[in-house]
Amino acid sequence: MASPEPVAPPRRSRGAPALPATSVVFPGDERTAAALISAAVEVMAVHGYHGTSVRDIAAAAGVSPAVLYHHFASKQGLLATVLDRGMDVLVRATEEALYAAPDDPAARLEAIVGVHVRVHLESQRESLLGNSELRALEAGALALVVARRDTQQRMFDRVVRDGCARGVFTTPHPDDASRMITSACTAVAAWYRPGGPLTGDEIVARYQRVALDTVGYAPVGEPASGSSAQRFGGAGGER
Amino acid sequence: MASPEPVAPPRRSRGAPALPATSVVFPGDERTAAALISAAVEVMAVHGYHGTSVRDIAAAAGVSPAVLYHHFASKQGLLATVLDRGMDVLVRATEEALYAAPDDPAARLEAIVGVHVRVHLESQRESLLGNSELRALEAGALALVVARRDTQQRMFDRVVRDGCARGVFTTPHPDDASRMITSACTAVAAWYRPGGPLTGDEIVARYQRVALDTVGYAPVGEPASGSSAQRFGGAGGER
DNA sequence: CCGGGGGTTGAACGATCGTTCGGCACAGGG
DNA sequence: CCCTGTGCCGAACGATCGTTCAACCCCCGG
Repeated sequence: MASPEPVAPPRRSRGAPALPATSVVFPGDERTAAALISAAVEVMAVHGYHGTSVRDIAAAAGVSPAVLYHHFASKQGLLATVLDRGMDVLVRATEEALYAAPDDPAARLEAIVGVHVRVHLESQRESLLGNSELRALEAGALALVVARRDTQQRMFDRVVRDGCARGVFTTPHPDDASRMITSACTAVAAWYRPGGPLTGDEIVARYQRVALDTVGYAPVGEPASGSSAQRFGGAGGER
Repeated sequence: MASPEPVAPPRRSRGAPALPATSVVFPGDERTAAALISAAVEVMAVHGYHGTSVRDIAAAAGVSPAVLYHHFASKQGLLATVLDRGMDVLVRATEEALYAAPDDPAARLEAIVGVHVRVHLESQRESLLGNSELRALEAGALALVVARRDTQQRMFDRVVRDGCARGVFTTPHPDDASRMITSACTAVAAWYRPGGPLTGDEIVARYQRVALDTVGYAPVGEPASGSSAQRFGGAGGER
């Protein structure tokens, strides 16, 4: 690999290693640490943790392999940082969406489904990593990430159960429907390709809509004849 | 790792390496090849392809590392065999279920959801491998497996679209609902633990039920008041 | 001007990786 | 009886792995 660059000498002007900007890079991070995190997400999402070497990550970040150990305890520590931050971003975004949503089961479900799908669309590589490389985490870091994942699932469970208790959702299996929704939304990161026929907004809207069907959404006050389809889709040409 | 065995000398009585019996082990397989396949599924499902060494697989199969190369071209070839067979089992089972099902969208959807969930429950490790280690496959073998996966998805798409065309399913987004269903059913392999509170049959039944809600199942002939819930659940105490 | 220190480097460590190879054990046909 | 072939083994190959280390560069306070 590492082919010679045809133009522009590899001279690095010091302290500007590579392109940052990922959802797991936080504003307070040092430049090189941010570049390493970003590079790790990029490369590990493709080849996996064990399929990616420290040299691969360092090369993608534009630094020497040894630099990694000045910013992280180990390759494992870098993975732990990425996964922990990724789950943190997801949970926080979901919490905020839930907090801002009105006291209505359908609106709440739409809110958290929207956030969940959007995060998995926009932070696709981080999500992919978080879903496939948990097994590469050592016990301590794994417990932290799993705890956050449970928190995320619990938020969905609560919304669906509440909707059922109020009679707005009619599914006889709230917890299973809830898990099926999160599973389906999480899987978006596995198939979505940025150049596809649907925009992110369209995908989000569709998943929100189908998720409401999944929980058996039946608006209160109206017994609703036929199906619940009429209550939806005021605007927009569906296809 | 290779700790000395305290009792029972490692003497092998030739030609009886280890315990076989996995869904990707076929009847015509030689004993040692079967043991290697079975061991590969077991170990790789836990640590991933790159996280598993040839020595790990050989040890789990009770043979020497060199034996692997008498039955497979390489470690990569062994993975290709496992994944290819796994997808083949899934697609064939779904095809047969579809063939045996009556000409009714709801019954067909129940049939293929049932098979899909059951395969992912009973062949959990193979499924886990197939969902997370496609990236470790080289181009040729990958194309084969991806083609089979597309076939599987197409069967779901066709059933859902047909149900919509007949007015039995009311979802405005058949393809998205279809993909959400397969995603959710596939994810079963990621969370199911054999000792859990629900039996496999119960999980299958619940997923069938929720899947029908997901596509907006509204039985024909009856405009159905309230929700579709009444049409279901004749027997069995739901919870 | 000088001195110090954090960030970076190339080189090297032992360990383990996938793979190969020569030879051994043993069943079956002459 | 021997001879052949098949399946298995231990040992070893070079490559690459994660990690360490001493030296270096360059910015910054004095």
